[in-house]
Amino acid sequence: MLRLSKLTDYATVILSFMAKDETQVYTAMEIAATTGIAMPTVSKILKLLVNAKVLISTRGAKGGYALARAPEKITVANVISALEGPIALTECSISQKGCEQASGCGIRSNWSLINQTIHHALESVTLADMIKPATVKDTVWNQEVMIPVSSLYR
Amino acid sequence: MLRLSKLTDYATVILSFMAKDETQVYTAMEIAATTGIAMPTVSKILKLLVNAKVLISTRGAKGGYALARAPEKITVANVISALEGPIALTECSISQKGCEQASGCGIRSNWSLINQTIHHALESVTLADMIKPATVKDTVWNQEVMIPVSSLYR
DNA sequence: TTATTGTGTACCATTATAGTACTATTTAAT
DNA sequence: ATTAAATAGTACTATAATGGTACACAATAA
Repeated sequence: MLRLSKLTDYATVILSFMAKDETQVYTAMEIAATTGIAMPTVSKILKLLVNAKVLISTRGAKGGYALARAPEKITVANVISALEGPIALTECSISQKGCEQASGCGIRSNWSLINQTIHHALESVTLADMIKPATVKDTVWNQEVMIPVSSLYR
Repeated sequence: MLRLSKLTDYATVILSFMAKDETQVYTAMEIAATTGIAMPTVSKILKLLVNAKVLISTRGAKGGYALARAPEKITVANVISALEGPIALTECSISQKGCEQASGCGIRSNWSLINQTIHHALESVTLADMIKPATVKDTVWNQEVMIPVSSLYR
C-alpha cells in the first residue's frame, strides 16, 4: 500500500496545528489536548521532529516546542524523513549489503530514479501548502507544477 | 522510510526476468531457480500478479506464467498495487472511518494531492524502462519528462 | 489415468510499529 | 537553594503486519 506510518500522519496533524501561529511555543500537553493524540505519543513525535530540526525546543519551566522555520520552508519530505528515516522505496537503496539477486539487477539504478522522483514530489509540498484550505483554487497545485526529471541529475 | 515491501521488490526482479522474452511461458520453478527467490515465495507473488492482471497463467502440464501485455504497458504502479493494494500514503485516504482528529483536518484533501502526484510518478515508469540498461542515456528519464500536476484533476 | 502445474486458503514465526514507562536534565520562579 | 515545570533519552511491551510455508484442490497435456 506504500503507506506512511501512523506517527507520520500524526506529525502532520501536530505541525499543521502549530503552524497556525508559527512563532508560538506550545507545550507537549497543549498539543496533546488540542489534537486528541495521547500525550506520550505526542511527546515521542515532538522529540523526533526536534532531532530532525523541524522544531526547536526549550526546556524547563515555560519551555515547549515551536517551528524551527516558516511553514513555507518545512517540506513534507522533511517530516517523513524525520519520522521514518531516509525516503527510499527499496532496502538496497539504503544499504547494499547482501543484495546478490542472481539475475536482473540492473533494476537498482532505475529504482533510484523513481525514488528521486518521489522524493522530489514530496519536497515540492510544504507545511504551508498543507494548511491552505483545500479549495484547489490558487494552491500551488493549480499552477502547472512541473517536475523536470533531468534536474535530478544535477 | 516510505518503503515498499520485500515482495514488491521481488516482483520487480521476477518481472524483469520475464520481460526478457515477453511471450514465453515460464513455470514458477524456472523463475525461482533463475532469480534465487524461494519457490513458495515466487509462487505467492505470481498468484498476486495474475489477480492483478499483470500476468496470465495457464494451468496443467506445460502451463506457467507469461506477461499479460508488453513491458511498455506494465507500470510500476501496476506492480505495486498488485502486491500492496491501493497506493495511498495515509490510512484515511483509503477508508474514512473514525477519523475525527479534533483539529486540523483540512489536511486530508491535500494528502490526496500528494498521493496522486506520487501515483502519477509511479505510473510514468514501465517495466520496459526498468529493464533498460541504466546508462541514463536515452532512457525515458533523460527526455525532460514533466509531470503537469493540473492534469491530475481531469 | 497420471504427472505436471497453477489456485486458494490457512497458518506460523519473525519483525516492525505504536504506545508506555521511567529516569535524567534543564530552566523559571520563589 | 529549592521546587515545579518542562523536555531528552532510553528501554520495554503488546499488538499488528509481513514474509514465508504447507496443504488440499483444480485444470490440463500426454
